[in-house]
Amino acid sequence: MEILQNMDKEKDKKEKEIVRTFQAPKGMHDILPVDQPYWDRIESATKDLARAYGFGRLEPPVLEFADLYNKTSGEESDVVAKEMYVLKTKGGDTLALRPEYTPGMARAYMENALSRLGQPQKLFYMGPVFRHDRPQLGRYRQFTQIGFETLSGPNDPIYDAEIIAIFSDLLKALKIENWTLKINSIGCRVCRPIYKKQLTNYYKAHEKDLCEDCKKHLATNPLRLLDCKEESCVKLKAKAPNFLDKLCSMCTQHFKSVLEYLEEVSIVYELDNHLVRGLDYYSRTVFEMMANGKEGEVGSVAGGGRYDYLMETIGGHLTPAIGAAAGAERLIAVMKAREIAPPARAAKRVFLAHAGDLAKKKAFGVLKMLREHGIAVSESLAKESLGNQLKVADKEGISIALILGQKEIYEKSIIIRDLKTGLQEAIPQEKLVDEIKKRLK
RNA sequence: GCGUCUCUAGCUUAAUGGUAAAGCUCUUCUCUGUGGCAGAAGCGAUACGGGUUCGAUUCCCGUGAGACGCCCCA
Repeated sequence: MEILQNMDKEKDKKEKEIVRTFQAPKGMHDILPVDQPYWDRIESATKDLARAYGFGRLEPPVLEFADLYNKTSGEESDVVAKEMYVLKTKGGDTLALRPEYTPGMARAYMENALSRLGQPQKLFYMGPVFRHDRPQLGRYRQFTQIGFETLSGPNDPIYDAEIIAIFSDLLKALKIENWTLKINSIGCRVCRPIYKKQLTNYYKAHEKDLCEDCKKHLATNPLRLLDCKEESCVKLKAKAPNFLDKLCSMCTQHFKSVLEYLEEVSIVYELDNHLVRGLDYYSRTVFEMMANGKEGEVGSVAGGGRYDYLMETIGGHLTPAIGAAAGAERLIAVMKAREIAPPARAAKRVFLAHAGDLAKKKAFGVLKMLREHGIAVSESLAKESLGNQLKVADKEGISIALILGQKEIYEKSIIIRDLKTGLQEAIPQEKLVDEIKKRLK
């Protein structure tokens, strides 16, 4: 006997080990029912804004050709070089799980000739993206981006401001206050090369004081030196030439207008001439929204910018475009850190309990009938005791219970019980739907 | 990719170099014709592997997982 028990224990252990190997992969998370209210809130806020601003949803596939990202986001960028999930198909194609949406949106725009539907095209999306990075607070390997993009149309700064306004509204809708908009312009293909050269020259003169990373970036993307947090590099930053002084007149005018539009709708911004962003395709306006954190809060919750040259790099025409994305998990992290509760879902459900085997069978039919009438019904029909069934109803916070027993079946009636007051009455079954609808109002 | 810390039931926490205690949760019963309360019972854990030791959950090493920070980003 004892030996048998020991064997059972051994067996249990082995089974557990097998289960343990199937954890969710690193940085991937289950979104549980308890957290659903946050997601519902974010999804509905996003859809409401899309409707209000006239954006249509476009969902490109999760997989794209890896080259799409290599060419646009930049092979040197961390997102592509270090964090992209790349896979080879049986047919020999090299695909990538999208590390961001923007290139896919541009590709879809071109492939489906959306320009023929009118310009600009205002599009939004909401879905998973993947980056093989080390997880930490507000950062996962699979996470959810919510983005708005305005593609084509005139290169008008009003679109830049509109995108920013949408994200400002999104934060407002989620009751997230106390955030900072950081904004900068990184010029166009006319003025950026000139600035880059000046910047390179400046840093070359101080190369010995730079950190290793910056030495590397100096050759490939000198703008990123402005973003470095190494102490010695930070010191050099102070005297580095300021891009805002070096913008060409077109870019200066564009940027000035963006800021004026923002002022028009009372969006407060903070100029940050070190804001560069790690993706190659950006030009002119770039921005980021930071939740001003107490500890336990993620910093950046949304970011984006203009990418006028992206379409060109994948074989399209020069097409002005601006867009941005927010991280849903980060928004939720901020909401949780600040104890912003999403609205509790209205629990307007009824509960159906049975008493006895025959009633159990009939109750199954009643359930189906009620649900066909659009009434949300909970049950615990598998429990035999009426008491235990009502216990479940109580735990779920339900206010109306229906009780069906032998007696009611013969009388073609059903008991409707108010769980808050304890008052109950038997009513004819054919009046049940109307009575429930009346009481739920 | 680099660094720091953590690991006892589903959750929160105890304890000990002698094989683990509790609260909450969950299941059932008291109570298959009436829930909340109460009482009782039950399920259920020292992440894994190795070392030291008569004996390790405790000490040491490794692995794993997680959290957080850096880089970068949403």
